[in-house]
Amino acid sequence: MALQVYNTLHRRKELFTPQHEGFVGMYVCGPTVYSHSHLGHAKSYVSFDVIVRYLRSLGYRVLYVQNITDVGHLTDDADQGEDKLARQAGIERIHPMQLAETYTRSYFEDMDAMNVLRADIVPRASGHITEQIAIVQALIGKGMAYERNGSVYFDVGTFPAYGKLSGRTVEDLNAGARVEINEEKKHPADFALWKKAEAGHIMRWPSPWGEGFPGWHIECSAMSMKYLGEGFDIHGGGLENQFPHHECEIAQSEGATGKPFVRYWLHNNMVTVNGKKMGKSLGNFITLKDAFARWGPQVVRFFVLQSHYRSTLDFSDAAVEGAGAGYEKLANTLRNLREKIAAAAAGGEGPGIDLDRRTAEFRGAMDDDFNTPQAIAVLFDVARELNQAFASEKNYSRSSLEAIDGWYALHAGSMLGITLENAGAGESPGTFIGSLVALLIAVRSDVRAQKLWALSDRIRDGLARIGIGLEDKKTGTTWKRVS
RNA sequence: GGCGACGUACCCAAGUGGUAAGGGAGAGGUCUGCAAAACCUUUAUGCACCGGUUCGAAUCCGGUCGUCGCCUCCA
Repeated sequence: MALQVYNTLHRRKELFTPQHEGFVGMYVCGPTVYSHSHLGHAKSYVSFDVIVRYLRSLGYRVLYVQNITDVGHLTDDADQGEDKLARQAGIERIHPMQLAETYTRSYFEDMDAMNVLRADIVPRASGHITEQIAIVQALIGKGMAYERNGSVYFDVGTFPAYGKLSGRTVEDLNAGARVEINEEKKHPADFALWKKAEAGHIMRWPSPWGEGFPGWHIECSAMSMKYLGEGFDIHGGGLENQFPHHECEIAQSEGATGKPFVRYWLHNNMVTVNGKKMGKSLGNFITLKDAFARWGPQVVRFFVLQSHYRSTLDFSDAAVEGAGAGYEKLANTLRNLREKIAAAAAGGEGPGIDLDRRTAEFRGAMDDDFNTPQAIAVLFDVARELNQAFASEKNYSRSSLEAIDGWYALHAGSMLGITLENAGAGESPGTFIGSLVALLIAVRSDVRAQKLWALSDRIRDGLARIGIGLEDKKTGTTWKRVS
């Protein structure tokens, strides 16, 4: 079976074939950095992280570009709003670029914690003004854009394919227009490529049309084509960006180059709370920093991947805690596996797990438009089989157990980015904590041998209160960090 | 008003024609000094509702109800 991906452009799953054999160019709309990231951002960037990881596991050389938007997006409707960064910077009384830097760092901090691989190139919109102006000039040269009072607009009438991504027509937009009529535009659906900076606007650059700033969509066209070429394989982003953002990107990019812009458009769905979109306007968002403090970044990642990227994911404390318990189960299994490996002999038989079959199931799930919930189910299937084998008290060969360890490292670790190895694991005996706990365990073992249960439980309960959980097994007592 | 989705057990969530994955929670059991972990059993004759097509429908078609997204920055 080969990789199938759902292409929003055609509203169906399609066989994935890159433009150039063995190479994939991929661009994903990055965050606008004027506040901390929330769970919705996690859904998007974890999803695309897995897509990149899986493509690489298939042997593709992936060039992954993700921008940072630090200028140009307005708070309000298309023409009257103020720059979000500038507004927030005014509130915090700092320079907009300082604000952008602060939240760019915050963003990477959160993504790093969730094991999201950094993009290969992370271009900033403010650093690509020249490229954006060049596209606007090309469009004017072709008669597809026009200047009015220092602003430049794209003329949708010159691009008949406008609407091919979102399934809308210019007529629909005309009829349902909610934005106020902008007298400068020829048609209400025309969108700004460049905006004149009024007095007092901090973020401003010189241009052929006077001082101004770029429009809301042009940055992604400029930066994606600069690094990936005029036509590339995958463009990803949140569903809410399908229209108008991505529709406009197609219009201005294909208008300027005359070439097909993107082969596969991938859109992730959103995180909801009680069925409603998590977002700033409703005030129902939870920041990643808060979520990490409560459940840990790996649990948040696991929670996200237990739903399909094109499905909504309904958030609640109970839902995340349920995911956390499942994650803990996998982590426990891995920890037990490591303990068995340490004690295993070289020879002997294996636990009889058909890893080839499970690999095929896992691959089949991922090949079907990156079905991570099904792939995770395979992770649990292997865990159950392994635990069943361990319950029998038999000893298995080291190599057979190491093969399973390697299987998890590849499928859970490399492909899904789910780190199980260190979850809750006790420090190695050499560390300060490890030595201390080992001493307490040794003392408690003597106490237990004398059946002094009250004292024994006092040690266990006391350790539990400071985050160290003991487990008494036939082979001895082990410990792990607990919350 | 236009465009587009969704509705699967107590919760989260796969499944798009062949007889309901997985995780959590709950119940019972095994093991254990007791726990914890793990294992076993169990929990939707049923997939919003009503029709239709079919040998066969959660899956396809039509209708009804409900929820949501986009159309304004938004992952």
